[in-house]
Amino acid sequence: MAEADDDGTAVEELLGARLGYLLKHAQLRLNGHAGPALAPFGLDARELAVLAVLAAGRPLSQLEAARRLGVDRTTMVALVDTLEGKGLVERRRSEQDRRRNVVELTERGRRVRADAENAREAAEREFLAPLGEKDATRLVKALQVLIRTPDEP
Amino acid sequence: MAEADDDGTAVEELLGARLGYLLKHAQLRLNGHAGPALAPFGLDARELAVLAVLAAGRPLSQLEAARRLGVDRTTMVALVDTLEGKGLVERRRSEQDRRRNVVELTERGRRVRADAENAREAAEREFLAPLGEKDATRLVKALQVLIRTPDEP
DNA sequence: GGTGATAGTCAGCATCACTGACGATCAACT
DNA sequence: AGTTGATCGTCAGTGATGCTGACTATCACC
Repeated sequence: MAEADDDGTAVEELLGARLGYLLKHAQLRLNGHAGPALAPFGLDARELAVLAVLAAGRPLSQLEAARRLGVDRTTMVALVDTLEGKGLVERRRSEQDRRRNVVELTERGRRVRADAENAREAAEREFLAPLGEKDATRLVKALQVLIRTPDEP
Repeated sequence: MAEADDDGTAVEELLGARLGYLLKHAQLRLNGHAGPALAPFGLDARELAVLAVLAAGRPLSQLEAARRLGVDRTTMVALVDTLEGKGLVERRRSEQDRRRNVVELTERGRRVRADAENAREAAEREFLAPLGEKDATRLVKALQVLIRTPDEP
């Protein structure tokens, strides 16, 4: 990810107006902050998001968790695999519906999640710092609007 | 990419504040608009970005083009391969420096680029429409700031 | 004319997310 | 009970993406 400009302004005018470019590189930048922040916990952002979803309310099935994160159920299998391997969550068969795997945080999972969330929030604040508080809030709100807008038929 | 919420509010409160989630899904949404818009031209967004970089000024070497797009030079090889296969660009050895491949738009490449850019812009406007003009501009500006902020050592 | 850096290429690897298939299970109807 | 259709978890396979490392050809410099 070089961004080595022998001709910086041209890049800005050409690609800086491309939303795809902006979103992609904003994500890369954010990962540059969040990745190292979460590394001490042995987590990446997606795994932490799974923990967050599970910590929110009652235990969820894999499919429910997948839906809330917007990932495929086949992706969630591997995600739960690794989190289980790290001892942060536990799978068990639901007794109400034996097709489902109920996924639940372990005690250690709860602790790690709380600490890692703090680290993630700090990393995001650091990432957003150049904007100032007002613009940072506006950015988040705008993205939320874009995501929640229903797709047209 | 379901987003099927049996419990929508929880998702918003939990993940709506996660910048990574927001950026990722904003990108997915945008692709949902831009992909179909560019499909008639046989292009994807990255390929169009290459064409745009090449159309900007003098012809570039593959490495220069790669740097401006923020992609790896090995990635650019394949990118130029496919664009050349579509007859939109031409490679030739630089005579000043025979290590370099000068990449240049063909006449057809120029035409396709112009039309595809219009389609891309229309798709972006459509995607940003729910924000209103003012907020849309603010969003773009904010992303630009975040991307241009130099990394800390 | 030897040395070190650079540009393009290729093979290989890792990640990510999806499709399609399968078995187990459930719900509903008969 | 038995059948049918849907659902959930799992796995294998696929395609896209983006790297690393190695190789060749070329350049710039001394």
